[in-house]
Amino acid sequence: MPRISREEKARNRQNIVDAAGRLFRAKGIDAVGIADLMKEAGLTHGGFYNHFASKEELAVEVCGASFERSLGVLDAAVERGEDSAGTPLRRVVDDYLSTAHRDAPDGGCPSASLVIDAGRHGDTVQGAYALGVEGYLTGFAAELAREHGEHPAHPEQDGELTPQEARERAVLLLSQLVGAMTLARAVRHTRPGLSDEILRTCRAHALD
Amino acid sequence: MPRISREEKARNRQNIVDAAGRLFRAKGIDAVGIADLMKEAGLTHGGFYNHFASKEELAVEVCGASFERSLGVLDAAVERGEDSAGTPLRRVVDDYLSTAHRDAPDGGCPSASLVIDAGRHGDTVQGAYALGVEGYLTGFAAELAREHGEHPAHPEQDGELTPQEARERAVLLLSQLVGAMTLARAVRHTRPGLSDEILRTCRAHALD
DNA sequence: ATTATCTATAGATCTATAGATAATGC
DNA sequence: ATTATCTATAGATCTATAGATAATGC
Repeated sequence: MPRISREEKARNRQNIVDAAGRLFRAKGIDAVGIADLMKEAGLTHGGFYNHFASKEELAVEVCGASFERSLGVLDAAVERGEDSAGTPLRRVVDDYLSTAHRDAPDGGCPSASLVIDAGRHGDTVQGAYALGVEGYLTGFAAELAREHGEHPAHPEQDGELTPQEARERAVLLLSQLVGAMTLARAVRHTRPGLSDEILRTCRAHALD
Repeated sequence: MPRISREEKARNRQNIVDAAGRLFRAKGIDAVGIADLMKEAGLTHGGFYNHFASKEELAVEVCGASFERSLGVLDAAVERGEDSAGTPLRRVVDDYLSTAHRDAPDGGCPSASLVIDAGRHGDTVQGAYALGVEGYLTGFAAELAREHGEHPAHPEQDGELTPQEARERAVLLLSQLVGAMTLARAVRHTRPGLSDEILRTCRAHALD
């Protein structure tokens, strides 16, 4: 009930964003009420408006923050380079299309969990989503060019990829990942075998 | 206000299903109220429960009916065979990934517009969705086997496709289509150029 | 004094139901 | 008499706001 220190306010705000990040990705933006997420953040719902002017404003921040986190994971994989589990892209694809990622959308990539929510929301949310998509495409294209250029792993194929080709393959890859994950999630409860098959098949061929 | 003939009741019921089909695909199942869709069907909202026990029950029927219609379009394309616009799969992919389909989700394929809604609803809705997905996979696999078997268009490649390979390629193709369409719709208002690029790129390479 | 929190609530939804009305179908 | 429609509303949401409380920051 009292006034609190300025750093505690900042912590409360971050808790709201984190809680919303989990809940929005798990249930969809519209399915989460202000009271729900404030409870998850350990606050009462009236206090929400001390931090955000509206739910839409929060959604924009959550979308941006979730993508930043996901893109950070991609960058980290790229920086680590190739290891025993394969090239950075190989590992990113395997993680993205894992059953663990399917079953924990609340901690996963927003590209798959918010793809429909973004399209159905205002332009501010949609803009944040599009920025994240562009980030993925840029990251994928750069790494595709690197893996198929500098150190051609399969010299028998044409080892070089033009920038345009890399961009095209990035678009194809992201579409594949998002489609496979959303489909796998959509059928997982009634057809777990089909859900697994979708993930397995796309893991095997997404980088062909 | 009056009681009506039995065939008029059947017509009213069909109107409700049709209206819900459009509205659910356009805005999502949860974003459409009973009053909204009954108004769209030309009835008052209280009358809804003479036709359906719950909104969930309607959603199951709508999901099934939408997929039936979409699968009918696929079957018709297959039956027509190759024409000046290409093979049946070529035409289906071009239609699916068209800007027209992107901009009219209310009349389009439920695989893309309901993919998130299905995962977030009860098992009955999810079951109807999974059935439609299975229908697409079966249809795609059969046509892939046909186009790459009986009449090999490109004999320089291996003209045969095992049933397992055809199934895998069907899974890859559907994931690609769903991912590209949901992404294209998610960014279309803020990044129309990116949205077009996604569709164009996937149209060009989905059948590679 | 300012302000971040809380409680309480306004106003607008939403699904579903109850009861009245009036035309069909026995 | 049955029943598909309508009006009206119950009860449960939802977003957002108003006002009280109490600790920080000037």
